[in-house]
Amino acid sequence: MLPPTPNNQEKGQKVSQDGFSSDDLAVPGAPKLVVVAGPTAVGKTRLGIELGLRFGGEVVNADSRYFYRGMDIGVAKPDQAERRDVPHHLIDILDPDDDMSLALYQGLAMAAIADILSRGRVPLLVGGTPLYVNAVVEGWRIPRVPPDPEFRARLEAEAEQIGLPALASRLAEIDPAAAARSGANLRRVIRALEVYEATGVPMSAQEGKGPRPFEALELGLTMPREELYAAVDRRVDDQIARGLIDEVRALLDGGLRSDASAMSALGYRQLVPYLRGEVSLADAVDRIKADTHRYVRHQETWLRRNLRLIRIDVTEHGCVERATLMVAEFLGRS
RNA sequence: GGCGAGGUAGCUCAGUUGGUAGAGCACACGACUGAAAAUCGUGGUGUCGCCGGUUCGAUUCCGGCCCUCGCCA
Repeated sequence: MLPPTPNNQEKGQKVSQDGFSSDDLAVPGAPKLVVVAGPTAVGKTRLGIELGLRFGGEVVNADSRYFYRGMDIGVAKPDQAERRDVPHHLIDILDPDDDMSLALYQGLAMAAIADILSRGRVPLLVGGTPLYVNAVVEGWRIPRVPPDPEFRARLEAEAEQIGLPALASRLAEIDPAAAARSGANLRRVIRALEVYEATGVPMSAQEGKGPRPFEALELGLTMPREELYAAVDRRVDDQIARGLIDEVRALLDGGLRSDASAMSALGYRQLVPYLRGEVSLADAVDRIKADTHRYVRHQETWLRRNLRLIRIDVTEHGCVERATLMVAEFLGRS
């Protein structure tokens, strides 16, 4: 149940035979962290609460859409009663026109986990944003360069003029590794140039993993693809029935710009054209469903490459009991 | 019933002056370090409505039939 450890830890040996690098080791005596990850609509929130009740745990949100006040129905937040039963952290901490970022999140999550541990409680990292989960669990070093909107706008305009390949080859000169990773993605090319512009040091030299700050038990909930799509579709219909349209209208009436980062949320951005009278409700709802299917695939692509993730098919009988037993064993409880 | 338009990928459609076909979306896979429910890359999955005729060869041309949508009765 514990993460595999390299059986050979000679200095200088980066990668062991089972594929983990020395950066993947937790620091000695690291505190224990339970992680619940998985695609949207699979039941992470519910399992997190059950584990919290059973083991005296507190949930640290790792879902990029739970930060925003006033966005409840479409993002499927736990309700007030559930949050009373088990304390939740990093939910409703931002206004919808605020921005979040990976580095900011990592700091907030580490602080919340430290706080929970200091009170002798069990931290449960629960959420569907794999980037955020990994940054915490794997102890990522993130280049300390805040976004520079002017720089980004300038380079975007430049890309219009000279083309993405020209920008990418400029990056390749100063930071070949970052260029190789950025591929044909304009955003990533610009970010790498931004980091170099601000620090004079290539981005690839400033980022990395580990050591892992926690001894983590990583549970990855999943279910067969067709059933997952059906669950997504049911949930979207349910959200519409429970007033999602009014929620989106209220956000826009409150002055939230439709290009705010929070409005990129599934179920929200697709309803904007409907509220403007540009598409039918049926088309908007179909769009939400299809976009969410794609999101689910994206999440699973991340989870698939996490070799430590213990996959749990939630359609199998007794899966919750099995997960609970694993956590009990991990925590040394019985 | 008459006239007109149309039946091509899961959907909406393009196309082939006759050599068995391609876009968008869906779908599948992948990348990902301060926007991540974001962004980006790769992949065509098909009795070209059915039956017959002409032809070396028909999704394409011809005939018949079926179905859909308009308009008129």
